[in-house]
Amino acid sequence: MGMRPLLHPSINEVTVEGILHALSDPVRVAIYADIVAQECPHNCSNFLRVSNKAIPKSTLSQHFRVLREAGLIRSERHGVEMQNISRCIELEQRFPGLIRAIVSAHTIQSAGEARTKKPVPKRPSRRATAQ
Amino acid sequence: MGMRPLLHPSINEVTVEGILHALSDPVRVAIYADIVAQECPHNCSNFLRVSNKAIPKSTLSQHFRVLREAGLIRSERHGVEMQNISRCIELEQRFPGLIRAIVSAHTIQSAGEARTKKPVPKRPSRRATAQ
DNA sequence: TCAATAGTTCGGAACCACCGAACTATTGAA
DNA sequence: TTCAATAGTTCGGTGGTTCCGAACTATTGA
Repeated sequence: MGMRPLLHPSINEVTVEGILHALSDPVRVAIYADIVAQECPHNCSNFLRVSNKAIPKSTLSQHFRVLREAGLIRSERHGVEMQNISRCIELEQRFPGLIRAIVSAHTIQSAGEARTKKPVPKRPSRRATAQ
Repeated sequence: MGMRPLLHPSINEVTVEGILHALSDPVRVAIYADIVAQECPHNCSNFLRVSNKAIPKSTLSQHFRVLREAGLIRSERHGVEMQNISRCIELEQRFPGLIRAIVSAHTIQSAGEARTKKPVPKRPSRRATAQ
């Protein structure tokens, strides 16, 4: 079974729930913040280099798919690798202020965590982390 | 095993991920929008009356717990029933513009859906909805 | 043609969410 | 004080979702 073509929802099909779900994951919001921040394309390996967490590429691939199908990014092949760019202009038109507010909140939170130095569990712990 | 005391995170413990996760569910965002809109307390039975969807009370109870533990609402007993109020002032201080943007986006989306008349599946369908 | 690189798909295990049943807590009346 | 009624919580099972390693597809450059 070959690779299915990349799925991009039209801007009207994009939902708030989809966006919030996509960005409620620490890894995905980090990826997305990165894509938005550096106004240049971004791909899986690039993210692996930036964050030195060891996230399997299959997992990363799915994270990118979730972001794409939520309408947050647009992915296209360029040669052997993928270019992912944010759809923030369209999104700003559909849901004014939403993306900005989320990214800004994420920045505020990261700053706070950096200050307190403790790499706090960012969520009620979605997977029971041990013993 | 008795009932555990209600858990309210301090405002500094509130995370963006937690908020987005909590509000990425159609039912929860509807409850929350309701609580924010009518600047008065709100409870489970009240919501059941407002939305005429038949959501089991055990499920509703858990939805309220998620909202509470994400720091979005504050719940306290008043007699036999619960009063739920939004913590939007604190939240506005911690993450300026976030709540407003999400609620506003939700409003925009609802308006759009009402216009097109089709009760569109709001999400890529988290639980396979049928057949 | 083939090795290297980048990403996708698949399968299974771990995790999480939903809902009915049984429970706790509070009130008001008998 | 006992009891029925009301409001909500907890538990357990089932079924959907996510994660990750292994195997695969796709593209490029030698």
